[in-house]
Amino acid sequence: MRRDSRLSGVLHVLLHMAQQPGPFTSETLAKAMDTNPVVIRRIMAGLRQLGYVRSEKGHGGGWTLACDLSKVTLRDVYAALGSPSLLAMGNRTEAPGCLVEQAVNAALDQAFYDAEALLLSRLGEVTLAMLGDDLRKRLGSRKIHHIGAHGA
Amino acid sequence: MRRDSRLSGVLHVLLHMAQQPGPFTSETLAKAMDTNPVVIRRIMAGLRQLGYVRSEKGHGGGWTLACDLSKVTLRDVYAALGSPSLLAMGNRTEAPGCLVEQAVNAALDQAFYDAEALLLSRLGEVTLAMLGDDLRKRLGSRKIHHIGAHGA
DNA sequence: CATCATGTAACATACAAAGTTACATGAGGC
DNA sequence: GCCTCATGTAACTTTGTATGTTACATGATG
Repeated sequence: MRRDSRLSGVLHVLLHMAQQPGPFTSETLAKAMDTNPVVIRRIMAGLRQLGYVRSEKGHGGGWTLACDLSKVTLRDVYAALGSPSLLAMGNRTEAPGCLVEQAVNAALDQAFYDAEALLLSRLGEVTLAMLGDDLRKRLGSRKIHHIGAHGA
Repeated sequence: MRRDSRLSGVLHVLLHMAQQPGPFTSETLAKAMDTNPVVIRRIMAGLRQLGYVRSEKGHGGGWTLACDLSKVTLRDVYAALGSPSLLAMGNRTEAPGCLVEQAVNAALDQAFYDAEALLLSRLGEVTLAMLGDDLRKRLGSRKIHHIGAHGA
């Protein structure tokens, strides 16, 4: 099944924004993500509503981080996307009359629920600040590659 | 994202088959699952290859269970479907050059991997026989509703 | 008031599961 | 032998959702 990459995408954007100051236009971010500005605005909309980022119109406008990165977890970001379903598999029927199906659902639901809970828990343990720290380690002595730095 | 219900579906079929003897035609099973015979054949193909079921052509033909239900786990059935991806989310890029993306992927991969492992482990703990026992409990004093029992 | 940037609707594309049609293959029953 | 039944499979259609694109309204800046 095709996999939803919005969480991956929006984290990428946020982490890039954390590396340098100043507002970023949707177009700049879109170039860095190799996608379309409208897609950026779409996935950022939920973050704005929760106050994690701000957006300004007009000259000098764009997106700005507006939160304490050490207080926002990957789970928060996931929630900002509208908490899309985490699992690629589900029950054929949610409230079946058939007892056979009920037995099947009960078994699968248990496993599914546990896996979802674990995943959410793991996402809740990682803050954006921790991601930033990890990135800095990876950068090592290397110079940070600021987005939009090479003209274009 | 739309959820893959093949595992749920094939378990439903297997559990129905465990409730009564004799071969079942794809059409009979399809009626019980409210779907198409070809869909049944499709999801049963993997199970046949692994020897969990057999199929016979011609008069009196159809599908038959061919395994020890206490030895086959939900994980085995999942594998028989070709081990489709379990998670609805994934990384935007698998082997990115961008260090930012690498940092994001590393964090997400960890969480994703743990959740998948837990789910597989849970599925591996449940056998088809256990599902059957649970079903019998649910049936209680009620009479089993054999598929195809009401004419039609 | 011209330009820039977001906000959003509307439409197009890509892709996988699910459903359908068509026909080949092979196993009885007569 | 031949008809019928049932699987096996390819090809096509439908559907749902993420993604991509176009178009235009809104508002801020110089």
